[in-house]
Amino acid sequence: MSSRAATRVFQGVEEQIATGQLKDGEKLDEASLAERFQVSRTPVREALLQLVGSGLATQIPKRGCFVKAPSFREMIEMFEVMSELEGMCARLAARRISDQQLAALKAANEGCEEAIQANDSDLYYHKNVEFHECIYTACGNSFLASETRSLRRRLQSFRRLQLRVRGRMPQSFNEHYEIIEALESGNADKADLVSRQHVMIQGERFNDLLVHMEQTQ
Amino acid sequence: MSSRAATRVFQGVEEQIATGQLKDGEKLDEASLAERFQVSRTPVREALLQLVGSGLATQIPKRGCFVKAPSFREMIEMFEVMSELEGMCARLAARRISDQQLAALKAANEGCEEAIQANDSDLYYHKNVEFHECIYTACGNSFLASETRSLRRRLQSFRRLQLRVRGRMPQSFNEHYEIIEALESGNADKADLVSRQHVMIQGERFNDLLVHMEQTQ
DNA sequence: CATCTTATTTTTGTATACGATAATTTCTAC
DNA sequence: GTAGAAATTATCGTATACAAAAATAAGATG
Repeated sequence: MSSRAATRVFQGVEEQIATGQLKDGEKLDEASLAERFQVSRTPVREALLQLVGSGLATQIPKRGCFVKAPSFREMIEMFEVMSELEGMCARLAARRISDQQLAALKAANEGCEEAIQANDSDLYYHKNVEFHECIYTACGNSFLASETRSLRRRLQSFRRLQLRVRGRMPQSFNEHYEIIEALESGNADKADLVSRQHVMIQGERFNDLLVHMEQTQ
Repeated sequence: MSSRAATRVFQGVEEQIATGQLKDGEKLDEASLAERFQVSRTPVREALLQLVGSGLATQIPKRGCFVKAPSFREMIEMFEVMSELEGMCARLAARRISDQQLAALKAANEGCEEAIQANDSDLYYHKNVEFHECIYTACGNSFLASETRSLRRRLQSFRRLQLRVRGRMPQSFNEHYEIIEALESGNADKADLVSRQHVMIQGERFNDLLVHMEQTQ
């Protein structure tokens, strides 16, 4: 956690976009943000630039920055890409994973199991990240790993909600088990397929959640 | 082309990294860059932030920015991801492409043919971009399209070199033809496979080029 | 002569100031 | 009363100023 003012502003605005406090299309006024975060315009502008870079805001020259929360369609698109990337990670990992890395993967999955037994969705969330992080490392392509990680991060605030959906944790855990099996046996095709489905199910769950939210509003 | 000073600096530095004038690890001194581009430090800092965002530079807090030219290994990794993304675009496009989009694709490919006959590698480069742009549009996933486009852009300066490699243009053209066939017949698997290979061949060509450069130095 | 401490300098990160352009308001003409 | 033009205001983009931290140089001590 950098103590830089610009980073604080960036993360603050990012958070507020994720939680919906800042809505799509809303203007990100430099002066207001500077006031809110008690800094000058300079770090605010740097934060805005980074937000534009990560796709959370749009910039219109001489007009300012505006929140660009992903639409429903864009979210689905991102899940579609995410499933491809996760599949690729798993496929490569099936060929390249070491015994040590496999052990770490199993350990992370045991952590997931403990979280389920404790019914601790927050712990599960973190252990789940650890699980996938093992696969990213094992895929042997650090560029792919970092791209996948960054997309995961971008979807994570929504993902966090999904895990609270009834029955998701045990199902997710079962999927993990299948992935481990595939990686252990070096079955790249199966690892790919299962991982893709693992993500797409989350995408569909996300869809469920959205539909539910629309219905209850 | 934006007339913004920050953009000018960004593109200038990007160019110099691509051409090798700025080497890996070299410090991007704010004052020097400001002097060189005849602007103040403010737009220089904005440009540096964007460079960090696009992975061309690293920032160490309170220490400054440093050029981070992709290593040989990273380039290979990027090609590996690129081939996956291109394959995905083609696979989706095979299911979703419209008659109109298919016509545009064929037109772009005819442009490629003309470029080959004129032996104009620069024209081929542009028509080739147009060809792939058609597929990105047709894949129906604009997030995927933009990610693929951005990775293509990142590899493009090297790609430009590759096309000058002897015999590459006609071969690339033949691969295009196969892609068109697959898309026209709605054969998603073939479209995926051929597109992947299309990129990986370029990656291998890139490898050849690097090896050649190392030998002649 | 080497090493640790301290002083100086450089450079980063942030604040403020200013000019230019777009948005808004006011005013005039019909 | 409305439409268009001019003036005003607000905001962006850039320049400069300043404070804090790190790098470097100088000096003292063993």
